[in-house]
Amino acid sequence: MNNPIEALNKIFDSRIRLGVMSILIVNKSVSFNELKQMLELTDGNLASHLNTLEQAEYLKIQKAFIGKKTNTTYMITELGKQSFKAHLDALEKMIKGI
Amino acid sequence: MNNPIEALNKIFDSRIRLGVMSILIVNKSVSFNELKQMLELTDGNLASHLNTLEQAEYLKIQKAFIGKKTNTTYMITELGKQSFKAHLDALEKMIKGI
DNA sequence: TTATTTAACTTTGAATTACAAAGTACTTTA
DNA sequence: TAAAGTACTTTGTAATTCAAAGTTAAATAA
Repeated sequence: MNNPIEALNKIFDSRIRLGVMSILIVNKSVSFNELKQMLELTDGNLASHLNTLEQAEYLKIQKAFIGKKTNTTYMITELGKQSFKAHLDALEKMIKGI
Repeated sequence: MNNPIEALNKIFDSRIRLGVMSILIVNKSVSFNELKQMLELTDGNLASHLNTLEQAEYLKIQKAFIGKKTNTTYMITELGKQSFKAHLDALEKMIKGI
């Protein structure tokens, strides 16, 4: 009698944010440009989704230099990892009708 | 090098539509009111999501009488089943980084 | 018989979200 | 010096979501 969709995380309603998370869960650290190329997004669109994820503290940003060129990389946080896994679990349970 | 989110179905970006599909994939036929109660939605909200799913031909509607009372039930179509499974497969592949 | 209730919508309107495109600041390479 | 790359931010439009109210038709209660 309990609502199956309640345990699903609203933040992961988006294909793009799911994509970012699943890239970051297997790769320690990924750059803005790599994400942009992998997901085939415009700068603005990617930046805004990354921002949503960062607001939620699901990922953290690291600004560094490669030589003298700035390079921004994104990494998943512990909370992000947990939330993403919880979402996937909820999804699986829902689908299997548990 | 191919975009992992490409295979995800935009229609299933919504928690509610995922919920409807996962209910209908295990239950032959479910009534409007049962869905409404299970998912805790308002009439209008449920109706509009069901409409989106019906437009996509992922589910079909059956209007019948229980006694003299009308009863609308929803069933998944073959296309709906395939599309939902394809989406879940794509999700799984994406997550596992295949 | 009149009123209320239930089912299953549709319509309306507001709020949120998504997105492309353009702009920005800074750096590097030609 | 000019063009191009990185990583954004801003702007504006379009699409989406949702609650609330309205609708139609039948059922039941007063």
